[in-house]
Amino acid sequence: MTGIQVMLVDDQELLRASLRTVLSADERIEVTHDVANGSDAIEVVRRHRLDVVLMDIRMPRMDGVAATAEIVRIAPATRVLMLTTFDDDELVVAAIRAGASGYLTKDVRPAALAQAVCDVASGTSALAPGVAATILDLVRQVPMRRTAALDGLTPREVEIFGLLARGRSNSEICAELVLSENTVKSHVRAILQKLDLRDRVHAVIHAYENGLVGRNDLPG
Amino acid sequence: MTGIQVMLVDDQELLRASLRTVLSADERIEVTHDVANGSDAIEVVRRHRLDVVLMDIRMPRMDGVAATAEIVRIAPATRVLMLTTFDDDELVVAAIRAGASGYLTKDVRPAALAQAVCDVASGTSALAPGVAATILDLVRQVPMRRTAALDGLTPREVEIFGLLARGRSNSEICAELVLSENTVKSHVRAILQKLDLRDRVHAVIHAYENGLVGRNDLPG
DNA sequence: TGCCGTCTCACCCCTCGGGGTGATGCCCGG
DNA sequence: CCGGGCATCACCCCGAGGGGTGAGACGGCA
Repeated sequence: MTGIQVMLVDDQELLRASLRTVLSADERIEVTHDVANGSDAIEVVRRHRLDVVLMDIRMPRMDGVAATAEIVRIAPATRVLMLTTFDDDELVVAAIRAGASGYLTKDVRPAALAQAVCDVASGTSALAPGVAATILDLVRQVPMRRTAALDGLTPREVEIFGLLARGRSNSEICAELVLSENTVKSHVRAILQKLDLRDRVHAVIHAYENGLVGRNDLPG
Repeated sequence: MTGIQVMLVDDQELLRASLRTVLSADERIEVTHDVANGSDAIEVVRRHRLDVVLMDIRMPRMDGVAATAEIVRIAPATRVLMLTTFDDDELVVAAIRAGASGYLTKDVRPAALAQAVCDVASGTSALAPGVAATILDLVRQVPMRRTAALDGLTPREVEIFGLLARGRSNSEICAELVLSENTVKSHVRAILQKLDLRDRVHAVIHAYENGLVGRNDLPG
């Protein structure tokens, strides 16, 4: 059997050399290429089957995020593992959105780096502890679906609030629920009073801020 | 110096014993308590200062998620590290939302476990490779902060759109920007036309659906 | 039985907001 | 120099929506 095929992408030649030494010491890993920038990396990916690309973020001639996006597009089976000096929130998220399978900082210990390469090669992911904290914060901000925020509303009002939050006009609501427009207005008024909202615009904001409607709950 | 004060929470006594052995082998760590369920864990947290709680998820008498939430509430300085058999998406997210600083599966190697305990004690986070993949998928689904959804708007219009999206009325906008209300209405009209939005309600929806405003970008 | 909450609807009032048109001054680029 | 985009403002129109009041029907509960 052959080892995990790895390419190194970093503009510092010295670092590439040391990475090659470190990784080659692990018998599961085989460093087959190393290049100095993103566009060269893409060329290699186009021509060879690789298991893992170890990628720096800051580089001349196409940065790591853009290169990552392109690599996962043309070779979805190839995993990209970011390896960078800084633990910058924006960059972490950008890299992950671009398709990176992991994000390590350069203070990682050699053994952990080799293990991370094996992890991502096997389809899982690798995050440096500091980066993990960043990501977890992000996750914590996200869903929290349902529950309160609709406290005190009658079932009918909750139903109408749902339509309100999706941008329906009173006339649309009365058509959808087969009601008089006066009735809809009564309900809407009760909703705004109970939730202490100024108008339907604030009702929409209330809905999104409390996760009562999610993204892609589109109006249509 | 004393080591990192750790409590083990797991209903399997055998596992607690082996964890105690494994962790005690690391000189940085000191296992000071072990209990069999969440409510006992909370009692301990109330009475003692702990650095890290190593918590199973599935337990009788208060599950790990609920216990975690309570622990971080009453002792914010204490870190909770989940340690469980399964890598279930729902549970991972629930645990993290509850305030867990990390999430490991029980196939973790002893040295990595000890390292993870030290990591969370120092304020960073620890994720098992498999769990990290789950989390990253989640992150990929989320924001996508881009500006394309404001294409064609002039700088002034973008500025006004920001206020529009936060629920400001025309009169509030004209006060904040020191403008005539007629001017504001002109801009708003241009915005709605360019983005093909029916009214300001749909403008708010557009903003949230495209991540142009995030949660906690509250109106106030 | 009578009370209360909910859902339904009606009528009035009047502001806010969307739409149209047009005008002024500015700066930039051809 | 002259157009065109941008920002600013004015005036008019009127429909949608928020606010107030009241009221009839139905069901549950004391």
